Amino acid sequence: MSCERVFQPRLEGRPVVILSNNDGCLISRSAEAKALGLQMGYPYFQVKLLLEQHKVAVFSSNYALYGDMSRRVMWYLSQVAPAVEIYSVDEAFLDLHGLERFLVDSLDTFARTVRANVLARTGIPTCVGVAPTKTLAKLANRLAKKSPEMGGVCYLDTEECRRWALEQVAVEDVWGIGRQYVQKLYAAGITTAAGLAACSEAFARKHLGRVVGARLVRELQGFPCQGLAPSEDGTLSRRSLCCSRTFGKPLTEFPDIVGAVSAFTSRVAEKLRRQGDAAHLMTVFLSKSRYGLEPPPYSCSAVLTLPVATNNTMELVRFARAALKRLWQPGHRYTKAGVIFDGLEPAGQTQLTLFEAGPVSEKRNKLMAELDALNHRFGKGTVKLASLILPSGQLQAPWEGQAQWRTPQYTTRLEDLLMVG
DNA sequence: TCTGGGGTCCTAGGACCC
DNA sequence: TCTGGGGTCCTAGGACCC
Repeated sequence: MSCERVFQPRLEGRPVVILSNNDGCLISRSAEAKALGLQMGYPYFQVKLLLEQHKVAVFSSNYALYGDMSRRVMWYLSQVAPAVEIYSVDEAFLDLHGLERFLVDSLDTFARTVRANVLARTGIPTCVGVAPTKTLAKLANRLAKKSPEMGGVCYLDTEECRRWALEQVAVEDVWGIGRQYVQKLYAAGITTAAGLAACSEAFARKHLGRVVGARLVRELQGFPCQGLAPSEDGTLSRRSLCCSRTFGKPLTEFPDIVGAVSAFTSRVAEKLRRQGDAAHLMTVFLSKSRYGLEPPPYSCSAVLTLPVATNNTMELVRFARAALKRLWQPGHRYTKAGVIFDGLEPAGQTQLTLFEAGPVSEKRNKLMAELDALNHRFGKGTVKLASLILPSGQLQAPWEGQAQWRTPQYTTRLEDLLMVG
């Protein structure tokens, strides 16, 4: 939502919502939209009338824009802190250990400067929580977000401060406490973060997921249990990669679904090569609507252990197609499909057998490198598998969905550059 | 009836996160 | 009619190894 406001300042002060893929659900909301009672994850069609009544600005999601804006923010953060862990598209942990010695002012002032600079350089408003542990930093960040008088920064520097903060936050808003745990905590009479911080290790182990729960409680008490995992050169490297989509409309025909799964596989293969990995485990899944009259199971999946870890699009698409053959059944209305790669390892690590090594695989790697280079230079999809090319006259693949209100790729597409004046 | 001790790898499932 | 798309970590159990 903030990204859209940067390029459309007239949205300032107005209720704005961003929709998920296929214009399905609300996934980002301005403060004004939240005030109208619009909740995260609501299906769009259920709140359509409310949105119209209150003249809420509605946008399809524009991941190219959000990803690029995120990259800019993260790059700046990596310049000001000794180590940065990119936690998600819109969150990062900064390691401030030892930084105070080099500062003229306090960490509080430092945080305010960083925040002001992020805003000045990218237009993105942020909040900062500073504390001895990740869990407390998240909690502090939440307080900063909820209390405008704090000016976007909350620094838990003293024991009194920490205790006060724990009293302010409901237990369901603590990082790591989800739906299931909240019920158990309420049943035990624990309703605030302070209550949680005071519970015994035995209780935490028993009811909050063993070691995870024990760590959570310790972190609330101010003892770090989670180190920072620095994101090297400002990028996120993942242990598993996935691409899945809900189709624009239910699909029944095998060729349509193979087309979708091939496209998804191509995308994940690109991600795989970008982070320099190869996968040796692939899961393909196929889902049906869980909202209609049909009974479960709603989803089926096939797991393939690949003979050799690979990141080659053509090989992976072949495997995906084989997996899909085992899953697809005629007469079913499929609404979603996806591909997941696990068991990632640095590309080229696996010892190839005498027969697999050599000129053939060398050539294939080169081909993928060329493909990535061309797509990087001339734009996504410039070079792709022939099977992904649409028949002439067809603008959209059958699986592609709605994106009725997509804004331009202001920062990543030359044709979409904002014109001023 | 008794029948070790130490590992690894894989899978499924459950909880959580943004 | 229309209901998102990514991830993480942990645990338990089974197969298999020496």
